[in-house]
Amino acid sequence: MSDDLLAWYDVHARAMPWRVSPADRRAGVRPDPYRVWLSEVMLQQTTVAAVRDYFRKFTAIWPRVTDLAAAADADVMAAWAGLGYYARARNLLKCARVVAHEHGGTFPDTRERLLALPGIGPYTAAAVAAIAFDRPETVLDGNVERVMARLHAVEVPLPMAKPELMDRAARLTPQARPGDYAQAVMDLGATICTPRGPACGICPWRDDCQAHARGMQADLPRKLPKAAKPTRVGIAYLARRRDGAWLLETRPDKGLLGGMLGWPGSDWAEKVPAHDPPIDADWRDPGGEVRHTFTHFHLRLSLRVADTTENEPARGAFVPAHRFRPADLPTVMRKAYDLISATLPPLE
DNA sequence: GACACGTGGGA
DNA sequence: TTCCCAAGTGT
Repeated sequence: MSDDLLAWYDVHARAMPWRVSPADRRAGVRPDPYRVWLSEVMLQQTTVAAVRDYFRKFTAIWPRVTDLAAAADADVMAAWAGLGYYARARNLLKCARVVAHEHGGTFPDTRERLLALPGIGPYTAAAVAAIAFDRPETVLDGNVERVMARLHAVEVPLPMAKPELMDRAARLTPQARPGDYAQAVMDLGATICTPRGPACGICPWRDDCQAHARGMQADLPRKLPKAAKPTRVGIAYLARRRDGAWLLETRPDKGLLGGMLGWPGSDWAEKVPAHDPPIDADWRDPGGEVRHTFTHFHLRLSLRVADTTENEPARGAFVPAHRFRPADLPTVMRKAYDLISATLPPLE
């Protein structure tokens, strides 16, 4: 069966900046473990379309893991801004530094030793071991879960079905070309065996698929219902100094948007918590609000804007105008800037 | 095991 | 508008 999938992959493999094509791999080209690792971390819970440009940016600025290890934290967080799940960026840097300083700049080549590194869990350890080092490890991501659930008509809902799906996936993993095979199953899930409207008519595994035989592919995998998202509210303060510098703070490493730049403000809760503005100023309400949805809640963020002459904020620090780039902010904070930027009076 | 943790695109 | 979804990990 794996041969059928590999034959399909030889023809239909998607081209990606971090990927070595099946033809090149046959010709002896080896993927760069650094690029494989970087792409896999970026791809955690994130679409290929969203990752492409970030991957190109990171590899252009930091071509090797030792370059990344030497980078300043703030530069890496700013480069990651907009991609989400910011703990990944913090762990990315930790991992690069461990590899650079404790492994001589070379990635470990086994699943077990990769698993010990920050930000590398069961999926990523197996993916890097398989793709970068051609080890016969089994990757189990959302794609593989869906493909296995359909192939074997597994009706137990996720996440309870994971052990069985892992077992099914492991039994299919070949000893030959395990790296291409891992990418092939995920490509199959991403392009043929899609969550909605799977293209069974052109699937290389159609004749082996129990869900297709029973006409139940659209109903698998089953999933537990998700909890409703509550709505939280808060206030953010955008203060501009007379020289055009903006008052920003680096958020604590732990928690939401950890390690990222942001506008000082209240906490976010069901009702706006008591708080003080970060600096003395004549605050105005620009009207409107930022609406943003995080993984587990909706946020409605009210804004306050001021030109301030004060220079000693209780929180945060002024970022000079020439160093302030909205693109360095996480999306919710960039939305706040975008909303008020059109209303700003010119500097005196 | 449950929960926290982002974002943008598509139906 | 709202919901679902995408190559998961850490606590």
